Amino acid sequence: MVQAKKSFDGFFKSAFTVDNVIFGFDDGKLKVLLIKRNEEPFNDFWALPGYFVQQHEDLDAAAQRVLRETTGLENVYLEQVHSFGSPGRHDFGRVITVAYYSLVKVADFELHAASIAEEVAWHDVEEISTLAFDHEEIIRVALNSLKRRIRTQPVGFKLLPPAFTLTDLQHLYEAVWEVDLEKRNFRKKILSMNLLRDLGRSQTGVAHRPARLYSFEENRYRELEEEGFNFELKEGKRK
Amino acid sequence: MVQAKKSFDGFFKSAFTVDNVIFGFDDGKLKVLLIKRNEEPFNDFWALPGYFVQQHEDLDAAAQRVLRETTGLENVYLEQVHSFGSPGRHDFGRVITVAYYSLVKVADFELHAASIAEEVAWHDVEEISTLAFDHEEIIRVALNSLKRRIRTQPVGFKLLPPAFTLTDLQHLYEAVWEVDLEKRNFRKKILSMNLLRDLGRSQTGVAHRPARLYSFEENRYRELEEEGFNFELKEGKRK
DNA sequence: ACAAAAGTGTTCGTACTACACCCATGC
DNA sequence: GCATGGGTGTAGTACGAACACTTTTGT
Repeated sequence: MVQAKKSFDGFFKSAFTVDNVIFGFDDGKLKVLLIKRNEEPFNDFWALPGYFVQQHEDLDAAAQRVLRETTGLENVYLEQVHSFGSPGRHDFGRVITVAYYSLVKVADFELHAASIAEEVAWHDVEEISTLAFDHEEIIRVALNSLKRRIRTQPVGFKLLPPAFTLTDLQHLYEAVWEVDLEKRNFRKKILSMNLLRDLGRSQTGVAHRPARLYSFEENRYRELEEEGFNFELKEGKRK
Repeated sequence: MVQAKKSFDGFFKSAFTVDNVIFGFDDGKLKVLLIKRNEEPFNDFWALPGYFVQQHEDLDAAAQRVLRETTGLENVYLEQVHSFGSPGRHDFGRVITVAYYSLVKVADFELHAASIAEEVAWHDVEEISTLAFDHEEIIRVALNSLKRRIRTQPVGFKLLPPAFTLTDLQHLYEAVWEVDLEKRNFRKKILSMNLLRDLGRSQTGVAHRPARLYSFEENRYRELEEEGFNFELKEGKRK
């Protein structure tokens, strides 16, 4: 076996990294978490929180670790989206990267720049400037994945605080899909799914009729899923 | 820069491969193309057509090349699905693999075992035995991707011959989704999309009323897509 | 009182569901 | 003539689209 291995040595000269696209929702806009690098290459550029995977580390675990080390985010559910491996994408040699993405509640985390990050911040997805490596493309691909996913999986709730209004939820969908949705129909559809719990409370201190607050019932969703229920929302027309 | 690179050497000891999940449809059943390996590890095991990516090769191009070299298939549109990188998945060291998948017409290709393949053959997806590496898992993931994809993209046609009957198409969906669909409604839905051209011909030599033959109008689909049309079929109830 | 957003009733049309029935061919 | 799928008509229903109106709060 060691004999056999010999002839394959030429293939074992690559490295791989993980890069995390962390989406948040704040101020009615879709955000993505970026770090400012303090290491070559692309020193001082904004980039996705990512780094090399260690020799004996599982990919998913590496994504978790790197995210924690660069941004302080912990216990975040990460999902793989796509791998990127153009031969010239990294100055130091052949590096392919496996991209992960996640949806989080902005308010839940205190950001701590560390490791190769000298700064961490939420950026508007709409206003991303030049990033390190091919990270703009990675975000584009992750965003497409998100657009499809929130249509058929109740993942949008992960971006909202535990108590939210129906209008919050609608704005979220409108921001991600870049469409306008009709209020009445959106509400009817969402409520008919029986996935929300009416918290019996309302907003306070708003200069208009306060909106009722809801929470997402994860357990209820799992029950319904068992019975063959499919979450699905329609995208309206483009803005 | 070379100085900087030094300290990263420890990361550049991995290899990566591509593995292709090629789906076909024949005899009313969903098939996947496998090769019998003639190389360690997993010598003599059935496996997905895959191999190491070369140092300066693009991932997508590598998938194409490897598929050609192992099976003779050329000019196949491959799409990336997922990457697999458990630390222990390959005996020779750290190897992560990027999985691709495709849908082809079984009749279009003559299979030629070559390179590390001593045999190439279509296997029923339902009856896959023990495969090399984690290839069973890879197929499972690719199959899930296929199930979702044929719902919203007109890719199912890629599995059928250029002239097919509506029943062929229905059987294809039934096989992939493992459901029974209602004939009348399936036909109405498909025909209402205006994506099929009635070829004016019919089957011959069948012991019942011969079915009309249709072809898929790729151009028509692209036109409709421009206008905002969305292909979508509903899965019926599970079998 | 007024602005601003929450929240509801209802009408209309389209499209999916579920059956039942007739048609063309080979043996 | 009979078995075997191909192909069609239609009634009932559910659901999305569109729109107008009422309610509740802060200033």
